[in-house]
Amino acid sequence: MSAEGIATTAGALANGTRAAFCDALLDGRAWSLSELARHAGVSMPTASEHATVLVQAGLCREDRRGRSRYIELADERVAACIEELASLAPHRPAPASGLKAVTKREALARGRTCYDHLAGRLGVAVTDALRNLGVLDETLAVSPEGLGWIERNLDGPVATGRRPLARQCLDWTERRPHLAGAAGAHICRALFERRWIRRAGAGRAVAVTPEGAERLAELLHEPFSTRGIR
Amino acid sequence: MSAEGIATTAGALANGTRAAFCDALLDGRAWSLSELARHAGVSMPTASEHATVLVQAGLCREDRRGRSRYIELADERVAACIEELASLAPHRPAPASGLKAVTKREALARGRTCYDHLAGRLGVAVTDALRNLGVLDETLAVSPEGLGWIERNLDGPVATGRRPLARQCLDWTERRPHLAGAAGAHICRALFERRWIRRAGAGRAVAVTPEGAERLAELLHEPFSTRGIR
DNA sequence: GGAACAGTTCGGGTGGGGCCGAACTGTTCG
DNA sequence: CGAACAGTTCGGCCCCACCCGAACTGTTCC
Repeated sequence: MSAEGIATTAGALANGTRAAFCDALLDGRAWSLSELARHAGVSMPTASEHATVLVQAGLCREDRRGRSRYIELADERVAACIEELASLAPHRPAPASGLKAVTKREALARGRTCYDHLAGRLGVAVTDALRNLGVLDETLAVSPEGLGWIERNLDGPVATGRRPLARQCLDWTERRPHLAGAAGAHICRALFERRWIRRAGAGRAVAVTPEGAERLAELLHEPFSTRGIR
Repeated sequence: MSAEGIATTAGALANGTRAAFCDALLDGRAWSLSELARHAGVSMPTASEHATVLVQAGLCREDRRGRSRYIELADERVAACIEELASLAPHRPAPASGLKAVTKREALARGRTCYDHLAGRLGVAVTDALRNLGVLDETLAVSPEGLGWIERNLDGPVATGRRPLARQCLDWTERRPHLAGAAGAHICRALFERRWIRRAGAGRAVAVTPEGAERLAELLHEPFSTRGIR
């Protein structure tokens, strides 16, 4: 019945180049086709075809303006599904392909964005702290008081729309669920705007600023440092 | 970084035959290889190879006993991921390939199991009713009182183990989240044991028994009927 | 032991996916 | 207008995924 749907959707992701595109797009931003081509190391014709496949499959949306073609993930559900697929993949014994790659990997494991919320050790640490404060319950649901807490302490109100307020997201480094959904996105945005966190390098990696480490420790009653967590 | 993992895992699902296997395995049971081969309409050699691919990818586990080889999904996370992939697939305009197929599809849409919990209109209706009763909150988290309610009214205690108590699962017919996780599995099992629901036909379809319709209506304060919901 | 059964291995045919270079379209910018 | 740029279309190559039939291994059952 739904087998065809599974196969075609999975087929869209079952290619190293398209997966590399998705990996890049997980930062939640729109990438131009040439950026994606460079990122994945393929020629423009190849990139063009792959982008079309992703769009046709409904996984990506495109925005053509002028001579550029911008590609982004269709919505949060796609991002969640991709991260889940990645987390299902068996652990590799660390390719260790040079210092640069290892450093980059380490930075990503320390903290990164996952579509529009925080992931990596940073995401998990923030989630754990919010749970200890009673803002989230064991299943990562936001309690009514918790919502009040977020809006009071982190530039509320939380815009939810049709989106679920809280969602679990499982990532590939920590293998532990962390907060996604409207609340996760709100918190991530607030921390960026306050400059408690900032992008580290060109990719999805995120680092805690010195000021952020102090403020986060105060707010969440947990130790935070700029170099990883704890 | 994780692009390879995405591609290989998705690759394991990116084939009509393997997707048909997974579709079958979503009933949570272990299928023998010959059952899977018949279900998917392929020869034994072909089925054997596909099963190996799924196992190697970590999506399935196998249990060889005697001359049989039983295949089942590796865990609930795999089931969730597959259902999500299916729900991402664009809606098809109903192939309408014969009365039999349509009837079967309708039965599945009405009610079915998804791995080990309820899905389809039945699953959504039960979830909605539980939410109205305050057993679940808006994000489908089980409140402490809700857990008490379940254990009091549905043969508790709920065995949770390492598994999350409640999880949202999005299915391909209703496009709405319904209750999964340990609590979802517990409720599904309890309803089967009480014979309020039963398997309809050979697949994952589930129907409400006459007695079940009455009792569910009493328990959940919502109208239930044997022919679909409402 | 022999027959029936479940599954695997091997060889081979076939189609399609993935990649690129070259040539083309359309946009921007000076 | 012309040059530079972003992306697409086309043709062609190559390899691998997928499938099967035939033959084989190992198990069950009488």
